[in-house]
Amino acid sequence: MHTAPPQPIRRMSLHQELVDRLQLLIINGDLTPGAKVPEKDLCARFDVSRTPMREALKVLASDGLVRLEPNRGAWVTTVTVGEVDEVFPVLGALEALSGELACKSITADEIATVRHLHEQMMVSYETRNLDSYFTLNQQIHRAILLAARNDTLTTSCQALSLRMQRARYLANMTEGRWAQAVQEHEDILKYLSDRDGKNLAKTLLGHMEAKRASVVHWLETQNPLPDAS
Amino acid sequence: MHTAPPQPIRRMSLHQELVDRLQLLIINGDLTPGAKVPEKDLCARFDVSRTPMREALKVLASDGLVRLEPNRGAWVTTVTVGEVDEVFPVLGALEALSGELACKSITADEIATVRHLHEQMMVSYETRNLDSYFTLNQQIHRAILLAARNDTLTTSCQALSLRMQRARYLANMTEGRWAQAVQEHEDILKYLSDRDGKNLAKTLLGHMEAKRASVVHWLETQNPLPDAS
DNA sequence: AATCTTAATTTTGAATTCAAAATTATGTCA
DNA sequence: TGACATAATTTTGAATTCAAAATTAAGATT
Repeated sequence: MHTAPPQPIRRMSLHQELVDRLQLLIINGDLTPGAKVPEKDLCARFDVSRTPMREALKVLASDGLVRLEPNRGAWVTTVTVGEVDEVFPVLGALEALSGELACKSITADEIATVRHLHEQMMVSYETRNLDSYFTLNQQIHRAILLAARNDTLTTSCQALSLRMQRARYLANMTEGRWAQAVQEHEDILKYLSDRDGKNLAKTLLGHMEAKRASVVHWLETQNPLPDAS
Repeated sequence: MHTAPPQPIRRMSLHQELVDRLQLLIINGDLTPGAKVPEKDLCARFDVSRTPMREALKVLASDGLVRLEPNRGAWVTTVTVGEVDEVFPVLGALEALSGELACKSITADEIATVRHLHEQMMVSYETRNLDSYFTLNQQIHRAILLAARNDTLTTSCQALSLRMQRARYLANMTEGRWAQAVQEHEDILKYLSDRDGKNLAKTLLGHMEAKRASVVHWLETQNPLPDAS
């Protein structure tokens, strides 16, 4: 294990800051899925005592990012095929709703912003820059979510998205799937511009289902015997 | 060598037990919405120290049942019109999904169980027993949710339902709305029996929207000036 | 008496402490 | 050596402690 230099943090509440930081560590893969959460190391790393760290772990556990084993500590949960098959349909339903609501409330400026993000994403696609494509992709979905003007929806979606992002290879795609995703995004932009909620919802739902299939395929080729976490 | 079978019943950790207990206190109204959470009293009541109690409060805050104010403690959140307008559409989308999935997986036995619950609920309706009607209503929705075979969906739905249940008057209905709800439930049972996912989804969505309108109406007559929590 | 200061008390946030459980290390014996 | 038992160490869960912030009480001034 590595001894990183202590980087003290200061914000409204220690535990909330820790929740955010640990989420980042998990989705960045600094905390490996399936591995034990090194409570002591993390306390040293952030220069906090165990109390706020353990409070944060309880919250992360209720979000499904870690699993608490009584008297044995916390473990980073792994992304399983079963979980992907569960989460993406829910995410699909929620994103479909976000599309429908967004079409009712989105401003022209916001549509322009999405279009700009979309065009940047297309450049990333042309240059096959997967990282920036993935980031812009997330920004687009988030912009639509925000346009839906429903914080509850936003929170729910983001919690589920986070769980999926533990799989670093989530963004990996075949060339064919990538081309298909790009086409879906063309449709998304079109329907959003037209404020065609019904079709936007349908497209977002299909988009999620295709992504689910893609991720499941990836997981199954990576790990032929997926089991429960 | 064979290890002993995993013991299904394991003593819950203190904080998890407290999360469950506090949830009950909140939805039962023992902890009044808008009031300060009496941390010291609760610790005394459950004979635990502040550490697990505060861990539980952090989790409840992330679920939106309490609000933490830095250096000022925890407050039970109130159900506002704004929140109802946000949560019910999300709940509607999720219940619609549960209906669609349930139609694919539900067994004949499970349908029979739902039918039995439905008939009991009808008796409660005839006798105008609101409490038992409400309980059976919840059991029916839960049975459909379980038949969808998607734990993520179940967890998400239940978290949002909990937030709405803080309003004890949630179950209150006009005679007209009650009759309408009963009719909707007749349809729900019919479509579920027919395994007609599309129509079940549509009915559940409408059911939720009608419930949202009913609850909003109730809140607005109760409190003519609803404000943010 | 009403308002403003300031001191006492309570409450909160977080570190520390401590017992119990789990893990690792050590020693024994076939 | 290898399986088992037992002792030492570490880790965990939760109570306690302590400083800082907030709240309440008391006193001073007008």
